[in-house]
Amino acid sequence: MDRLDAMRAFVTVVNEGTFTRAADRLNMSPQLVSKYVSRLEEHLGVRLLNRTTRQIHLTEAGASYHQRAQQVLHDIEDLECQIGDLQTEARGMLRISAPVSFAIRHMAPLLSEFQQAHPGVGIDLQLNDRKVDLVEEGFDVALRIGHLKSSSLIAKRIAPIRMAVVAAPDYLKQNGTPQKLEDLQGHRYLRYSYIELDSSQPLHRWLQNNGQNDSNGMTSNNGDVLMEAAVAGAGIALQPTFISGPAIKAGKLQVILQEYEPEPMGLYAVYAHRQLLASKVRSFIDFIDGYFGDPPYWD
Amino acid sequence: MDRLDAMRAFVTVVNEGTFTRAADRLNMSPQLVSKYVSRLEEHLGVRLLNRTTRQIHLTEAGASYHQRAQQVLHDIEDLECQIGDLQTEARGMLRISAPVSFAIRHMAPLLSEFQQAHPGVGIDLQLNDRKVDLVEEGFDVALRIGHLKSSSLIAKRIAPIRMAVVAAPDYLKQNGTPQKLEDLQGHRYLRYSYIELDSSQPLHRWLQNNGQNDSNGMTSNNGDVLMEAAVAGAGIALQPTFISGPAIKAGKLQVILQEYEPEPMGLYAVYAHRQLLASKVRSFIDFIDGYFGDPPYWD
DNA sequence: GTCACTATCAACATTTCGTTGATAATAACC
DNA sequence: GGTTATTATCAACGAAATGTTGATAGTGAC
Repeated sequence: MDRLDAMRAFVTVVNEGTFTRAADRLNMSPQLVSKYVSRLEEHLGVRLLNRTTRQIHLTEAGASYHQRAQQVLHDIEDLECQIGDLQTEARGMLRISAPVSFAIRHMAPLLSEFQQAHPGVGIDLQLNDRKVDLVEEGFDVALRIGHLKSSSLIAKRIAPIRMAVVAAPDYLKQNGTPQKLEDLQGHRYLRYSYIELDSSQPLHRWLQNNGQNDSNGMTSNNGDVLMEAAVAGAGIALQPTFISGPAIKAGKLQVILQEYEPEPMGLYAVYAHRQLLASKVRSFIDFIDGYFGDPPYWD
Repeated sequence: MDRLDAMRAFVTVVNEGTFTRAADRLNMSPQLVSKYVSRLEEHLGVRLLNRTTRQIHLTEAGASYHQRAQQVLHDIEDLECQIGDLQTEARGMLRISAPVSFAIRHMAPLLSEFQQAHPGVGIDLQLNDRKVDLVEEGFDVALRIGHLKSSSLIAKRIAPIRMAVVAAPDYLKQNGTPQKLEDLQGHRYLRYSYIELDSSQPLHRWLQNNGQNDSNGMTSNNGDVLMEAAVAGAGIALQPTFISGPAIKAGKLQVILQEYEPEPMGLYAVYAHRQLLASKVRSFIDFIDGYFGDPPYWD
């Protein structure tokens, strides 16, 4: 027996004054209402109503139960309404994890616009380049760059991420401009710590074999530092264009080995489940999807 | 789906931290717990838990729901405990004192129904028209008719008791039908020994002055005898309608001087104290309250 | 890399649910 | 006073759910 339905039946009977009218109001048969109330009495072990065939009267227990049961039902109704509102109006705190360099450059205006469109949503943006555990760390959505392996998570591709080999024109003048992969030999390589190398890409394969343990290069877990270093002529960097784009346009960096440019990676929005998604999350996914354009504005 | 069970499942999962342990605690299979939580989420349209196969984490909606749901469950538990306590003790011997004529006519079906509703309660019904001492004589509850004076006892009004002046039609034909109080002079009055006369009622005042020491009437401490006597044409009686009702309906008695009918008295259930009332007594009070209807079925 | 654990899915027998038709009891009406 | 209409409840049946079992995939620990 659904005790809530039973409680609702009882309360309605008391409020309406008769089983039949209560049944009308609840859209069920009077027999069922009667059965519910009987079961409820049985369950409680108390007679709640003294009933003749024409009239009903509350017992003392019934009166006490009625009052509190009505309160409980009201509470539950409130509760469910509140949850529903939370759902339909897209509110609450949206916790986002995002790659540091990307977020610094491209998230601020997006989030600002998003919050204007959804005033009820607060944002907690955590910048982090490691792979956070969505569930463990309580993120609603994570932005990730790379080629995603399959997992139980849902990943939606938001934008392509082109990786370009760049160096400062001055550096190239001094050290020569590589035309083939082999020409990279001997150059100083500015390495990004978290880079995912894909051995099906020639450039990646070369880096894997030759670029890992060079001692004359530089390594950082921050793309901005590497980009600045490259601009300063510290060496050659494999950089996503969302970082290097402006410097390239400004002529501070020069793209080399363009024919070896790997297949673009992707910017992905990763979230837990496709169904029953909190609408703050859904709204954000919808919002960010297409926001950067195709090709993205930085390219 | 029993939403309460679903709520309980969800709350337990949150408290225990895992579906399996929650299932243990609830004595159900983990599959069922999972199903309950899923259904609850479906019902609410919100994901409450983000779960990997090894861990669970509350969503924002889940956290808010958890807190309030726990409150609601707690409320209901309290509610049922309170009602249950009332009931679990509803057993033992219930000693009732009641007016003779009333009990003979109207207590049997009530007590029968009451015992069906409360099989654990035995009944000792003592018929007595004098004012018994509840405590002294060990009664749980006494039914009394009259206008109760204040006392340390609790008196709950159960039903109105109308008093009607009646006589047999034949008697009235022979002796005339009184139209005013003065017309009663010379009539034979069938007097009830324990009657409480209230001098604010004109009829009572007249009886007090004129009806007490007449020698042509009749006195008894039993209303049935007086009613039968009235039906037999012995005189005029002031009778409660719960006695005379059927005879009036049957035409064996005729109501006279209706405009002088005193304010109705009451049938009261008198018991010792309101708090810490043995639930057999509470149940009986609840049961008899409203049982006779308003107006009562004999009127 | 293997193993143990966990949540979930799928399928099935059983239970329960909610309807329909019937019945007893009572108030209202002629 | 007798009839009618209303009311609560009972009984029984088909339909829908419940809760079990076995299977499956993902995940952390060793």
